[in-house]
Amino acid sequence: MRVLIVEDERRLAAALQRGLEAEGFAVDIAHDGVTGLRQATRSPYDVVVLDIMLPGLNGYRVCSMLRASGYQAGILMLTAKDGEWDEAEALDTGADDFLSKPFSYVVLVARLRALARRVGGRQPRLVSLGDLAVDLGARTCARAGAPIRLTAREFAVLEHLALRAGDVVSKRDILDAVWDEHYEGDANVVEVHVSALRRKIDAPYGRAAVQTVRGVGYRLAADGG
Amino acid sequence: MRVLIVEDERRLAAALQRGLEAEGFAVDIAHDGVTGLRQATRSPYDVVVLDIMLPGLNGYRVCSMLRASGYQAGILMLTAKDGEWDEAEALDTGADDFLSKPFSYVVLVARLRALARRVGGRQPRLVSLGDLAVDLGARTCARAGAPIRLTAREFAVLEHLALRAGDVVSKRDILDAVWDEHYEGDANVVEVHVSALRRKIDAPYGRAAVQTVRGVGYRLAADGG
DNA sequence: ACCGACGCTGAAGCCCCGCTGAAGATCATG
DNA sequence: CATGATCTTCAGCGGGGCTTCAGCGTCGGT
Repeated sequence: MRVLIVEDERRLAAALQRGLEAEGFAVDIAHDGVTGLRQATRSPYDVVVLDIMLPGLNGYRVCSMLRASGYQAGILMLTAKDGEWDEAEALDTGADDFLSKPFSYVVLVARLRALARRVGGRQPRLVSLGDLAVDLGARTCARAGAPIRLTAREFAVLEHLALRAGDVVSKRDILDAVWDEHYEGDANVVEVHVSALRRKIDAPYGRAAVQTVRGVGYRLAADGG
Repeated sequence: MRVLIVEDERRLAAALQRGLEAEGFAVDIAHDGVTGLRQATRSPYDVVVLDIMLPGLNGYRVCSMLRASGYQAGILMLTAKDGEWDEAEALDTGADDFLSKPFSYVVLVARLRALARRVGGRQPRLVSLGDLAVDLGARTCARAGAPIRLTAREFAVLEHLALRAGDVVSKRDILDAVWDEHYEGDANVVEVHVSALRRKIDAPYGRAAVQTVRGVGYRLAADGG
C-alpha cells in the first residue's frame, strides 16, 4: 500500500515514515504543498496524509486542487486542534477523513487501513467515448480494443480532456492541471502534446476525437469522434 | 442524489434500496428492462444501476437504447462474473462503469458516489430557446437538432445574448463582454459578427432569433424567433 | 416626402493562432 | 557514465478568422 505524507515538520514526517514502513506501507514524503501536489499526481498512491499547516500552499488548497483535477486516492487530513480552521472545512475540500493533532500513532494506522479499504473500491475508473476507452486507474488507453502506448504527458492531457469529455477545455486549464498551477512557459507545449496524442489515437483510425476549438481550446468528442 | 436500480432479483433490489436510502440516496426500482427504460426517461436520475440479465429486454439493449436517445445520466452495469458477455461489451454500449457480481456493498456505494461526481460535472450548461440550443460547455449550438459551426467570436456574441435572452443588450455591453473592457474601436465589429451569426442561425431556417432594437442594441428572442 | 442617422453586408488584407518537424535539454535506466 | 526515451523550446508555415472600410438600405423625425 502506497502512502504519501505531506508534512513540513521533518522529524514528525520521518518518524511516521519509519513507523509506517515497519507496518508494511510504502511511504514517500513531501515537505511542502507544492511538492506534495506534484508528487501526488506524479505517482500513484492509495492514501495521501496531508497536514494543513504547510509553507507555500496549505493543505486545504492542495486537497481541493487534487480533487478538482479528478484525483481519486484517499486523503486524510491532519488538523491542529486549536487551529483556526476546522474539520468541516477539511471535509468540504474533499478530504475523506481527518485526525486532530496530537494523535495516537495506533489510531493513525487504523484510520489509514480503513481509508485504504474504502477507497480501493473506487478503482478502476474508466471513461469510454465511443470506441475510445481511457482507464484512469491503470493509466492505459485503447481504441477499438487495441491498446495504445502513451507517454506520461500524453496520458495526462488525455485524462484531463476525458474527465470533461464533450466540453471545451482551454489550454490554460490544461496547463494548470497537467503542468503546474503557475506554469510560466509557452502554451505551445500543449499543442505539441496534443499533436502527439492525435498521431496515436486519431490518425491511425481516421478519427478526430481531439477537436480544436480555435481561439478557445480543445474538446474531446463524447462519442470518440 | 437520485438512483434507479434495474434488477430482476427482487430481494437483491430491495436490499440495495434499503442500504442506499440509509446512505441518503433517493432510490427507485424497476424489475425488468422495459419498465426500467420507461422509468429512466420519465424521471430524472443521476445514476442508473443496470443489471445485465433482465427478463424481456437485457441490460445491454436498455443501455444502448438510452444512450442512442442522448441519455445523460451515469450508467453502472452489474455483470455476472461467469457471464457469456464481458465488461468490454458493457462499456461499448455506453456504460460508464461496471461491477462484477457478487460485489461488495461498500464498493458499490463508493463507485456510485464517484460516478455521480463525474457525471455531475458533465451536465452541460444548456440554454434552449425554442428550437435553438446553445451549449455553453461544449461551445456548440444547434437549431432544430442540426449542429451549426460558429467561430469563437460569433459564439461569444451568441453566448452573451443567450444569457440575457429576451432582454435588449447594448452594443457597448457586448463589446465590453466579448472584446475588451476598454475596447477603442468601432462598434461596427459587433454588427459584422451579428450579421454572420444571423446568416448561420437564422437565415437558413427563415427565423429571426437575433432581433435589432434600433438605437438600443440587440435582443435574442426567448422563443428562438 | 426628404434628409440624416443608424444599421447591414460583401470584399479584402492582415494578423494571429495553431500545427509540426527538428534540435536541444532533461530524465530514467542499465 | 553511456544510452535511449521523453519533454521542451524554437521557428517556419499555412490558413482561417478578425477587422476595417465603403456603399447601400432602412427607419424615423420633421
